[in-house]
Amino acid sequence: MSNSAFDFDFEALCQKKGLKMTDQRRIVAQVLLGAQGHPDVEEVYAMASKLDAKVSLATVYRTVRILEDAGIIQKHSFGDGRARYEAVSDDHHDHLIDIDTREVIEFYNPKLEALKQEIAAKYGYTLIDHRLDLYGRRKKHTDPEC
Amino acid sequence: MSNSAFDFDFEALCQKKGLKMTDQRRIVAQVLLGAQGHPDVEEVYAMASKLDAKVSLATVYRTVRILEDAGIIQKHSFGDGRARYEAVSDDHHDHLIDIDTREVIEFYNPKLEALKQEIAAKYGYTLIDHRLDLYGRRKKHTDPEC
DNA sequence: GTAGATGCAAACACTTTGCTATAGC
DNA sequence: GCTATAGCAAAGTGTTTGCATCTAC
Repeated sequence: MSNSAFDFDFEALCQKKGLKMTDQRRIVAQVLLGAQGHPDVEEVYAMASKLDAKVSLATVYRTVRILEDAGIIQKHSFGDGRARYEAVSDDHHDHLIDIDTREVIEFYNPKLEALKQEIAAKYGYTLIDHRLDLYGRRKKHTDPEC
Repeated sequence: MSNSAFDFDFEALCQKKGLKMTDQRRIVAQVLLGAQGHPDVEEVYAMASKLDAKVSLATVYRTVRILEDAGIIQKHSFGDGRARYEAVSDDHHDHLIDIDTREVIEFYNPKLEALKQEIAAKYGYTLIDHRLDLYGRRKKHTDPEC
């Protein structure tokens, strides 16, 4: 399980940074990169614990920090007070949060992306990062799909 | 000082909600509504204390909550771990945060606003709230690389 | 063997809350 | 006078860190 495709990058990263590759790091990385949705640290800890009992919360925090610093995962805060994480992938997207169910829908809109760049440039800035979260309530129509 | 135009709404709100209008609440509201920028609770507390020594942190937190629930102020989190507040006004705007100086630039872009609505609608949602924060770095005019 | 990682618990920063005295209405 | 509020400190939450032990390299 430690040689899944998921942690290959991480293994290389650790070497490059002089970090030791431990079971705990492997597992936390695996959970984060394989997770769907936007788990918080507690959830990552729970999932990691299921895979290997000897992972501590502190280690999850530390590993998450490493992965975030390396740009492998991204931190989000959707307003519930805790940090949530998501693997960074090529397909950038923003979030639409259902304020009733807390469900998070990911979307991508090229016009929006262009506009963000444009706005930053207009003020003389290079866009480094951004966050767009829409908070909405489901419209009443009967809409069983999605 | 308690009959500034600022707290008129709040006074009415308190009556409507059966809340008592205290000096502390008046002052905290005044500070929040009159503040420029995006003060955090500690800053509001400091400013309120300057106006009237007998305001406690707890009361600031409680009053901020009331104002937020009433939609008079809006909570932001710009990633520094603490909540920041801003009076809600007619002119909606988003934020461009300078990642080096932490300066916050407010901007408004009608195309962006329309797009947000459009996107929410596309997924069957009514847009209740949203947040767009751009994090950027000031461009240098002579920019050899980087 | 040694530098670095883990686990634990204590420390932290921010925020909320229980309780009693107090003040608004 | 009755009820809600303020202040304080204690408790809560999410996160970080010091330290002794252990482990990867």
